[in-house]
Amino acid sequence: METSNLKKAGLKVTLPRMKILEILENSETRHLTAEAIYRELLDSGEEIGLATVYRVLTQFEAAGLVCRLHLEGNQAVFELERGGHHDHIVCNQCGRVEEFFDETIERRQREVAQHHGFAIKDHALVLYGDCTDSACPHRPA
Amino acid sequence: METSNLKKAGLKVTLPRMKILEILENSETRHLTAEAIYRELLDSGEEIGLATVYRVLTQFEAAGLVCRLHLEGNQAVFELERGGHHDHIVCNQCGRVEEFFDETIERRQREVAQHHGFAIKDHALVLYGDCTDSACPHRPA
DNA sequence: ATAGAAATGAGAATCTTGATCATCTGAGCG
DNA sequence: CGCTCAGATGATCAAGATTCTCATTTCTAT
Repeated sequence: METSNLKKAGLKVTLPRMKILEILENSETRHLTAEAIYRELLDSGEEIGLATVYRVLTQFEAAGLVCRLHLEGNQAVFELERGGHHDHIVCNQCGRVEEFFDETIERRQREVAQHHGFAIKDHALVLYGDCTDSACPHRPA
Repeated sequence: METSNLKKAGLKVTLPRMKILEILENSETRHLTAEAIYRELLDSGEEIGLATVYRVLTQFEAAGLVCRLHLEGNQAVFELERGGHHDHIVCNQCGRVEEFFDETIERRQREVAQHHGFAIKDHALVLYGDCTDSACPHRPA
């Protein structure tokens, strides 16, 4: 049960929070904007406010349940934290997001930071390109 | 003269554009928000609108004269494009920005992208940490 | 100098996200 | 099982960043 995650985070188990967690777990894209979650909830017949979605997502982020990513600048996307850190590749054409993890890059980042006198705490790495995958519809969402 | 850059970019040579270029060239931090440029212009006695600053910076970006960076999320910063590509380290404490370039990271990025079926066009890499430099005032701007 | 196209400035508009506050809901207790 | 109250919600408002609109002004070419 995910409710244990909520309790562990000191968050009361409420309907909106469970529904939002559910959507994050069942989403195919795994990277959703607050608005997308909001619309999905409305479509499911839930009566929820957009402010609640933002509030809950911010709390989830603080609790380490989700990550907030700025993949294209204006609208943040949220993804369920499933343990492993990873970075992202975004297709300029269709907006598809792939995840990757590269130990060499991670290591070099730490080395570079150290070399510049920084104790690295976090990083944001996003690659942008055209996915040559035949599944790419080659038109933006 | 920088005016040649403007002409080459197909942009009319106007006072606001030259002043903005000047500020970007003479700034010590090399990473300025639109508002910072705007305020500096006002302080110099120029009569300029904030909208013009944003407009001009966007045009400069399209012309390849400046880069727009999202170092901390809410406000974009602009830096003069001086040829070499580089990435950034930001101090969580004092906000200081350092630039770096690491060929290993660049290469691995291309390899990772190719491996995932992407033709990489661009990337954004920002490291966040605490700068142990004694020059760091250890308090946010 | 002049005309026409492009650029500017002021403010309105938009978009995303956070704040406010009255109302409602969930967890513990009798 | 119903009660109570802290905490959560929803509607609206608000803030911050950036873009749009449009009347006026400024370059560039003639």
